[in-house]
Amino acid sequence: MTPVAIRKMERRKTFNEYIAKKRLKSTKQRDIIFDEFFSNYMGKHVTVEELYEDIKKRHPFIGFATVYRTLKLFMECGIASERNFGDGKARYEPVRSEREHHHHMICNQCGKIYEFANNQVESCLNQIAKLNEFQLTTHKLEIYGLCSDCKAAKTA
Amino acid sequence: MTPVAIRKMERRKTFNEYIAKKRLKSTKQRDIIFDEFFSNYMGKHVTVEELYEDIKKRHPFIGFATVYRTLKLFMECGIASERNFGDGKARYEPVRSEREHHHHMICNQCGKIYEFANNQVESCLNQIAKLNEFQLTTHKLEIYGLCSDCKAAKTA
DNA sequence: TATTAAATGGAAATTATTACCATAACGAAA
DNA sequence: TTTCGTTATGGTAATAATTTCCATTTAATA
Repeated sequence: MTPVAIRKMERRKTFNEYIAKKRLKSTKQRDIIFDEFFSNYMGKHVTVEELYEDIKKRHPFIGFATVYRTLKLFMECGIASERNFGDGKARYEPVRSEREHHHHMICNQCGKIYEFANNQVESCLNQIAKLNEFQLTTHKLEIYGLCSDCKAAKTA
Repeated sequence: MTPVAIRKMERRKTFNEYIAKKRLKSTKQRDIIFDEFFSNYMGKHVTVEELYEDIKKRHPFIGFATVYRTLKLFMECGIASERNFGDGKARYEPVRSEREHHHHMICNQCGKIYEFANNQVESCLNQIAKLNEFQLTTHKLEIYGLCSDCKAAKTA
């Protein structure tokens, strides 16, 4: 089994447990959305609309509102995270394991999104939280600027 | 003169220069909005609506769209920064000097916003950017969690 | 299977932000 | 200062993302 598939199973477990705990229901639609999201959008940053359009191809009966609601559900149980890169629409990403926690560099020119991870930053943040008696649950870090390609294009 | 007043003057200079460079016009409305924003919202995170409502009290002839446009102008010339704390509305904050660059901790419970600064984090980010040949212009860092007050209230 | 609570789809409502446009104000040049 | 071209303004309408509503369907439990 691939690492991606293993991760998917782990998320599925979390999701099922959340559903059970909150006395929610497991539905066909939720299964479909889960599958699409965790199969095709690992490491991506998908818009609700994009996900909806994609799902609609194979499952035309699924409603827009349901996709919204389901992504929110994924957020609540911690298997998806919401990002906001300043273009007015929320983006969602399947969370990976703690070990793979990462952040984003966004190019102001071409809009491309690069990922990076850095242990030193993470431990800094933990220290800061501790120092302020703040119980950290999540954090977001975004770097905006010019990617190497656009930088090169500019000087050329 | 207080430090706040000095800062305000510096921002004013930047703003005037930007206006001159871009052949824009200096208007009564822009003056009023500038003054309100930099006098009363230093260190705050104000919504367009809040700022508009506040200004309207003393200057009822100022329009909503103008406040929007002017804040965007402040952004363009780098004297204001936009924040997005996940409640669907953009917030604006007068930028301080580089030395005072800072980030935010947001309490998921009470919504209070705490500020912090940390040199180690900053230098980490610069290194990361350099390593990826990314030309950094800005960055945002937010910590979400439970503030000490809410944590105390929960266990009590 | 019957019952109850939750979920769904589609459309309408809401919210934040932007665009439009006729009028007003600015600023450079005469 | 007056004129003239340009930019800004205010009010409203339009747009775009997200949420709510509600009648109907579906899942879970007894």
